[in-house]
Amino acid sequence: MLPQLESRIVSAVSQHILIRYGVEIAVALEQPRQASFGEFALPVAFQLARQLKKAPRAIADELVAELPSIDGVKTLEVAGGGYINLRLDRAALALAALSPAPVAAAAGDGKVIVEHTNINPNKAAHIGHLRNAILGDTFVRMLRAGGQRVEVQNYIDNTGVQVADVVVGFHYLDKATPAQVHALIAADKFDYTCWDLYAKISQYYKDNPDSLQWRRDTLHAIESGEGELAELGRLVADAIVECHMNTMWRLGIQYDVLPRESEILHLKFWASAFEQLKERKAIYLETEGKNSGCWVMPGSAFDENREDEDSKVIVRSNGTVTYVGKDIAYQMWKFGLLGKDFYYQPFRTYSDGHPVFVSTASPDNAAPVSFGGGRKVYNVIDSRQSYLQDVVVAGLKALNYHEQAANSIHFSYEMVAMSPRACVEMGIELSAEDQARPYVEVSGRKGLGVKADDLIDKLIDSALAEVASRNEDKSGDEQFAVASALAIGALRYFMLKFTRNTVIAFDFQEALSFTGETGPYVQYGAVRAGKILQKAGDLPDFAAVLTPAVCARLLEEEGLWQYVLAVSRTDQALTSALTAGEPAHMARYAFQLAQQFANFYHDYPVIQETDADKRAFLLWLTAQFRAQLERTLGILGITVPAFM
RNA sequence: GGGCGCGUAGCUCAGUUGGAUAGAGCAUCAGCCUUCUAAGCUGAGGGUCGCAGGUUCGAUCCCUGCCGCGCCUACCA
Repeated sequence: MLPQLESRIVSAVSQHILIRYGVEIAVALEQPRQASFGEFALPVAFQLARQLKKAPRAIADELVAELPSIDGVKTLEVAGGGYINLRLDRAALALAALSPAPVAAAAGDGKVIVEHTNINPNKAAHIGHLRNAILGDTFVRMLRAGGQRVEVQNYIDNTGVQVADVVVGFHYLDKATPAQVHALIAADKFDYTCWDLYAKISQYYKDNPDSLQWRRDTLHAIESGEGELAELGRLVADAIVECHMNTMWRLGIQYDVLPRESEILHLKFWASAFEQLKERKAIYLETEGKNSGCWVMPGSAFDENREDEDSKVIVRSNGTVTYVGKDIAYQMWKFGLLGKDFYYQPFRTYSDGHPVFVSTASPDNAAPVSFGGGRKVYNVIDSRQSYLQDVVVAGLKALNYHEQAANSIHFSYEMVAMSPRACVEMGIELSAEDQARPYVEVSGRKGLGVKADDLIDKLIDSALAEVASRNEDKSGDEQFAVASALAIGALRYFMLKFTRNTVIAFDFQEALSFTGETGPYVQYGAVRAGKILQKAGDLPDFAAVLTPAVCARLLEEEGLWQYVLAVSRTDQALTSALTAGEPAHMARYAFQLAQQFANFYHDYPVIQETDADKRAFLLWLTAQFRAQLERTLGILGITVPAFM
């Protein structure tokens, strides 16, 4: 209800200023620093002061005297050097909240595609991947809460170097046959097996540079799709994708479609893109210098500060296409600009019934579904790849797809690194140089990092100990369910509380914490609100009991009014978090709302309240807190446990 | 060298298109459980918003320079 009121205020004020002063300005509406100043503040007099050459205070006085009354606003007053503070009609706002909110109209203008996770299918997921997936999944939930139609893609690079390296490890180092790898897959934690093998082969390459020929041979075999190496490649990639999907589903993260690189190759997506790029002269065949024989994109196309000679290779001199080239083709497909589509097969159905599809190269038995063709595309990729993302967008621009280029958004975030202390705790030896750093980069090649499943397990263990000691009467299954919910709440909140361009220096103590600004703190609020409602028994008919007169009387109490205001701000928080593209803002709102509830819980014994009207009002407020906490947590992908 | 980002309390971080007394969590110290769950609440101490200029009625925020740190700058993905 607050957003409607806000836009009413803004339009009324800007209209008045236009008529009165003949000036058109963007009216800003702020939240005053102190609650006692009112609910909203207009700094508009400061904005006008320069144009009108008049003291801000005088303008504010005029405005307050002359502004027409606005529905829902009770008083206007001048404060400070020229602020106009607004006080709302309290009962009106509360009553508006009492009646069911109008359903937000769905934005019917096309599909938004969010691509996230994108883990190389060659080893277990680690904390860096968790940040990507949690950020992406939360942003998807935010978009959907805002009424957008969203398609979630998880790109699988199943033919790349990283998969090849693990295949090399199995084939050349371990001399493993496909049958033996099959057995390893059937055994437990294949992704952990590959984690170690990947570190082993990376070290082996270092010690024996000649062995890099194995990688080249394997890559070639995987690309051709023939022979034992290719079979091993398929086995490894498919099995690891299963592992990743399981890990992510533990955190409530789902996908709609898994487009795979192997199909981009087999269905010749690149050939179509290549034709378009050549035709539009977006790339050219270099004839001299170090890139002679390559198809390159001139540097000036993706970075105006670059020289043209500082170009990016798209097709190598041996005729193979680089990753960026394939990415341009893939990005074109996302917008429906390629004139081609994958075929699809069901990959799995989540326990809640949601299906996810995987791309295939063959029309045989293809599922009657289609993906891609989005209006707007968000690529959740860490900031280290911004250079490559720029090249992809430049490709679209060079092809004259300016609208799509503008709608290609690199949803970037900084990496998750390890604090030196976390490294020590894991028994990882650090150089003196690394010890002095604020953080150490996670490295799959070195096997340095915290595996996602290990962290989740650790969190569940630690939550379970706490849950069990507090709830000895509950069954083991019930305790485990709650501990899982808390572990996920802690993990997701931890990954979301930092803004995107902050490097997270992972620290066990912080990540394992359940107190202070954490997911469980917010969950605790929701659980306690639920407990009050449960203990209260049958709830009164709020709409009947809470008349305008009753609301007006009770809301004279400043404290109660602030709580009503607090629970009314969810939409506002969602809108601003979406505008800023910062899931961290949504997380922060969740925490603030929970803090408000903790204060309310402390200040107002709801059940014991003897004034019947007030008791009903407090119960209603409690229900509002519970609903808004649950909804906000839902947007963060965090559930409310049955008890704590 | 160039590009991007960061520098705010002892630590980890927020800070809403420039606005009122710069906030939170952790840590420290002092209090609050016979009351809807203390995973909580209250209070205290703790700040030259990296440094120096500039723009402005007003700068943590915008501009310039400097210092420090990180990432990127592959015919790897």
